[in-house]
Amino acid sequence: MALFLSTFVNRIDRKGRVSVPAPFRTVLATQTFPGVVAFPSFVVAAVEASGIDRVERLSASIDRFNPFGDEHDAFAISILAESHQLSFDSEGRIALPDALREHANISDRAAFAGRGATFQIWEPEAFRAYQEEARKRARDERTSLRLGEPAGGAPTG
Amino acid sequence: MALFLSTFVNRIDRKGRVSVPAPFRTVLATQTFPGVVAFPSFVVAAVEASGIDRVERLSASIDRFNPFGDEHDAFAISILAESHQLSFDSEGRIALPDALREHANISDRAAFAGRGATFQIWEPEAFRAYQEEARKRARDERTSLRLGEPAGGAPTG
DNA sequence: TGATTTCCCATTGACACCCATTTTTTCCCA
DNA sequence: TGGGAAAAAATGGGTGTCAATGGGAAATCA
Repeated sequence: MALFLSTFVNRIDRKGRVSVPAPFRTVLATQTFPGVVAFPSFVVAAVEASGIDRVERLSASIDRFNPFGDEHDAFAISILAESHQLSFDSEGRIALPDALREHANISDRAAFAGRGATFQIWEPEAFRAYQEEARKRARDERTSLRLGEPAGGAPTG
Repeated sequence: MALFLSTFVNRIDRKGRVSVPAPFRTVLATQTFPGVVAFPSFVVAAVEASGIDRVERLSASIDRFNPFGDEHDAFAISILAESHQLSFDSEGRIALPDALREHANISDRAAFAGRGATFQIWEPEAFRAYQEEARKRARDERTSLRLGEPAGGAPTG
């Protein structure tokens, strides 16, 4: 299972193009659509992104039955409605639509932040601040984190 | 299960490369990604490191399609976004990114300290001081140390 | 036709790969 | 048990390749 890890800051050119970090492209290379699916985050000023497969699973789960309850269903619908399918150009870049750029206050630089199965796109300074905050919380709550399987124990922060 | 044991100090060359100690490489050889995953520790001036498998377990425990922050959000950001995937070159070296070197105040030498299922990377002098301290604490608190299961979980120090 | 997107090519800088050398460890045998 | 050869590990450096970036020309759309 390939993961989106680490954070990369790339430049946006005057045509609105950004290179998706090469390691992220490698993860996305296994997918059926050569590109990124992105939608505005509901809670933070950032863009949520993943490969098409994940969105297809979400969509399928809405069609079959509703395992989440109405409120989650509403979320799922809005995700699909607000999602943009951004395909790679021959250099591995995508063009960020204005709607997404505005939501995340992105002007000429974008931070791609890995989240495991998904990633986020931030205005770099905003991400730095958010990360700072998350770091503090992680420090305070570190004892509550448990690994799933063998030889457990908290990550020895 | 192979463990990361003992401490090794290696030199960092002008390109920022360090040899990962051979015994550690042996442990990592079983993993799906040939290299090290590393992120800044929450609490000390050191780099936390392990193989990709451990991070995959962590990611799986965080991952639900939850576009909203939950209690794991801080960990997702702090660990997954700050993790660096450092692959071995043909000599078994990794390149330590500036962000990690600065966090641990590492200049030209790095101490690889085994921690069982994970290891840490320190500035050698800082590690010596920390170790001294840990030794004292271990002596004072030795009566409270318990082993988990027979053949089972490591004591989470 | 004007505006926008897609394709292609050029430049740059970082890094992965390759090879050489030094240092350390292992192992064999006198 | 000491010396020394052989193997393994660590270290240093050159260079080719690829990622990121920028811009022009062709193609598409409204």
